[in-house]
Amino acid sequence: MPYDYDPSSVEAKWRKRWEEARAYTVDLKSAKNPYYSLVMFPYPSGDKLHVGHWYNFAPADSWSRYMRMHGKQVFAPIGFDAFGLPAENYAVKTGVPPAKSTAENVKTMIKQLKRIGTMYDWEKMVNTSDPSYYQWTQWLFIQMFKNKLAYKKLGNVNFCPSCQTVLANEQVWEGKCERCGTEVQQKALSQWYWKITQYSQKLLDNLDGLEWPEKTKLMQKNWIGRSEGAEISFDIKGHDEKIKVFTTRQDTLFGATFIVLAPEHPLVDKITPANHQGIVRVYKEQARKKTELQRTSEKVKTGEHTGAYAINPVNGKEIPIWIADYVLLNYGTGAVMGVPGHDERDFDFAEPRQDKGLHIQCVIEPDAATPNFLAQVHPNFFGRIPDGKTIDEAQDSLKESYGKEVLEGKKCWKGEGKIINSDFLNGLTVHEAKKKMIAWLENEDRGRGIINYRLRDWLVSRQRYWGAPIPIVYDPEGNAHPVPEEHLPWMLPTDVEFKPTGKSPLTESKEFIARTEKIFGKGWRPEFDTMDTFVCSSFYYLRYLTPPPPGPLPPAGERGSVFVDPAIEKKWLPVSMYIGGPEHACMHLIYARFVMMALKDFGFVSHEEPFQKLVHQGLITNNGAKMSKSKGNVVSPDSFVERYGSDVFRMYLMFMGPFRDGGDWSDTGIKGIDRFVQKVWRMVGEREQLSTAADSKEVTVALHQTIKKVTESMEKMHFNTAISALMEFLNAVEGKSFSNETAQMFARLISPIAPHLAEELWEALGGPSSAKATEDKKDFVIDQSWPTYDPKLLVTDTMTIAVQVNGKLRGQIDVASDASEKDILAAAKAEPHVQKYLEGQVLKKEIYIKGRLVSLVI
RNA sequence: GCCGAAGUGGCGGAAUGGUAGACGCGCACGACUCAAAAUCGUGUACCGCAAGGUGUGAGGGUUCGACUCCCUCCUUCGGCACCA
Repeated sequence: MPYDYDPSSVEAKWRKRWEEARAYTVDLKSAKNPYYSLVMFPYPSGDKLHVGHWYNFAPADSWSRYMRMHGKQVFAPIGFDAFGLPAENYAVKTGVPPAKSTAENVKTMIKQLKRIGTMYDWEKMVNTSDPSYYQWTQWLFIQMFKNKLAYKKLGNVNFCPSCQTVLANEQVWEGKCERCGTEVQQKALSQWYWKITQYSQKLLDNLDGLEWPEKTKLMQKNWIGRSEGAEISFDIKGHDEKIKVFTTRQDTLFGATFIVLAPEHPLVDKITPANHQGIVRVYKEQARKKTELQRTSEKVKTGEHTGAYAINPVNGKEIPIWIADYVLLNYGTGAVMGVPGHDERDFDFAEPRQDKGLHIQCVIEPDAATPNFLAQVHPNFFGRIPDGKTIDEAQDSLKESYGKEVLEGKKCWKGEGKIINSDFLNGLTVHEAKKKMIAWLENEDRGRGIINYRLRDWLVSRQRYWGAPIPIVYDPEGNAHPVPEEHLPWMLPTDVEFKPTGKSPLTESKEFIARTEKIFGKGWRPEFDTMDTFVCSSFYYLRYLTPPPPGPLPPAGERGSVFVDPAIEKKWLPVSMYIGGPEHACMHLIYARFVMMALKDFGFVSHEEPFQKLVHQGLITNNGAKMSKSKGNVVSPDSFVERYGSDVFRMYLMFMGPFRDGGDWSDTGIKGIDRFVQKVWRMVGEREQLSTAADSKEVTVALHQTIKKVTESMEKMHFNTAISALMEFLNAVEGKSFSNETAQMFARLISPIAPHLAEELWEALGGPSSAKATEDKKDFVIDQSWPTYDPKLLVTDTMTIAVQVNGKLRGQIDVASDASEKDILAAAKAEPHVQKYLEGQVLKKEIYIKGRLVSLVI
């Protein structure tokens, strides 16, 4: 008797069997054909698992399963990025300690995650807030410290007044806190940094070898921001100090008619003569009050003359030194040479101040002989030469008009050209002049060629409670010492209030101070800051490979575990497939690369790059808006899973569109997938009466076409078309009988996408030993190989050929698949409909596209 | 401002330069039912009674043939943004 497929009992049954058989546990040591399939681990928030998680994890799981069916030993671990602000903010509000709320959230999320039916190896789970994990976060800090990659420095830092903590550059988005959207302030504080800048070039170079989305690579490239140029020293009239500027346009040094310092530049006060100190002080104060956002959004440039003068080293001319807030202290040297003739910003600054001694001096002449001259002048020029002019004429007139304006100082020329008014550089191209100027500067000891990066060192300390304590202690003189490794984990104290005060919450802990004094001596103090949570997530993929021994945490000093087993690391890294959101392009994904490189240099790992292949899932929105708790538009999957089962829900998400695109949430249409699953069960699962049937030619063709389509779709992670191909197969064989083997093939094809359903089918179809799967003998459908198709079996007996006349479809013909081109063309011309159009016309050309169409031109 | 991605029915979306709209949702009609739901069947880009014509953001180009390639423009979304 037909019965409905009941997902809730079936899915629970298979999850239980998988678990009992330890179907997804990987023996990392013995695996021969490793495939590390990683998803970005979730934060255990109180929102629980939402649709966005499913949209990330379910397709990623389908990919893991697909790889497994290709004979890979797929390791798909999961864990929790459990330190962080939300738990702490929750504690502030409710008084519930973060450790407690986090533990509860983790518990709920594990339950929810298991319901997805993912092939996670739960035995390797990590939780970054667990001492067994954060001891390694601290261990990493100590390695960084010992290798001089961690240092403490007083400097201007980004401070979020709402989160009451400092932030790294990467965590400031458009001048606002990445977490809470509050505008950040600049504060002078002494903070811990990690020297990511030491790896700027390697971070850039290695990108070429990574199979990452080009967009993501580009974002990292821009973030690292390499530029080649020169550092030039300018003498200051009447002072011994020199001003160093960074420029990428050393070729225009003869055109430098002034110097601009950032208002905060340390030399400003020293060089400003008494009669200018008043206005300089006022300007500095104004600049200080502006937020980063205001400073960068102002269009009109402001500034003041310091009253001091520098000497341009190439021509000995005295040029005024100004301060202006369009010059940033933290890029280059915080000082620029003003070349208003050829730099747009300098032009904007100098043009209205020409009467105050800022002159515009041109040193490059637009040159029509320069390659791409036209494109520089007018990017849209090609293909649209005005007034029927020749290219040469157009060039000449452009050169004429642009050259005039530039030379008269009415316009700033940014393009290539010929150097003029520049003594030994005259007549050279920009490129040649750059090289020659560097040689001159180095020869005269006035500067040197350098490479500058925009990337800043990573600020890792945070004035928050719920993070890994920085394992540093200070002696009574205030010198920093690392906590010896035998004292790790350097436990996070619990006798702390959670109210934010702007001071680190750990300062309140009596136990923390007492512990420090007991171990190190009277007057010693611990570091009260904790680490950025991005430190925790920068190496978790390594810790999955070396899970802590089961049972309670061994006492400090007897951890009995290594950071990562070298042989296992060598075999399993880099991660074969990493799936996660694009928002981490310039945060987690750059930190993790840096940490891996550093660990390689320290000798703990053998690879430089952690993630060989990266794919971003698309964003799932609700009415076009990002789902977030604050907007109250988070969609919970629970009720859908309850009603339709997780196979239906995950398939529905995957059916919405291409995985990388994401989309707007809507539950209309989930029924279609439910109908499909019921139909699968009716036609494929429940079919004993058909078990002896043989496949007709039609069914065989349909099956092999389906294998081809599904395989091609899976390869591209186009799960939506994989599902539609499976639907098409059912439509094609509906009402026809087909063999058990074919039904089993179908079960295999659907198994990465609907794992529970596939196991149930496999069992119903008598898949080998399906019901008796044990740890030794894993005969789940997921242990079967991925079906392959036979190209010879894709061919039907007849084919339909479209016939076009002058590019318009005018008819169709059915011909035998092995018909000759001649016969097909004849048949096409004989088609009555087509004939109507051919009548009385001269046939100029006939084209036959094999198996597709005939095109007749008259 | 710069860089990148994308614009296809009522909706989600499909199409190695080769029959645009697969697959699904929705909708309409029909079957089953006392009725409804569920289910099944048929139809469903637009205009037109039809023949036919028009259609992939807009305009142009290459081609026997363009959603696909080239140029210009518009819109949306992402990223960067005084980086010297």
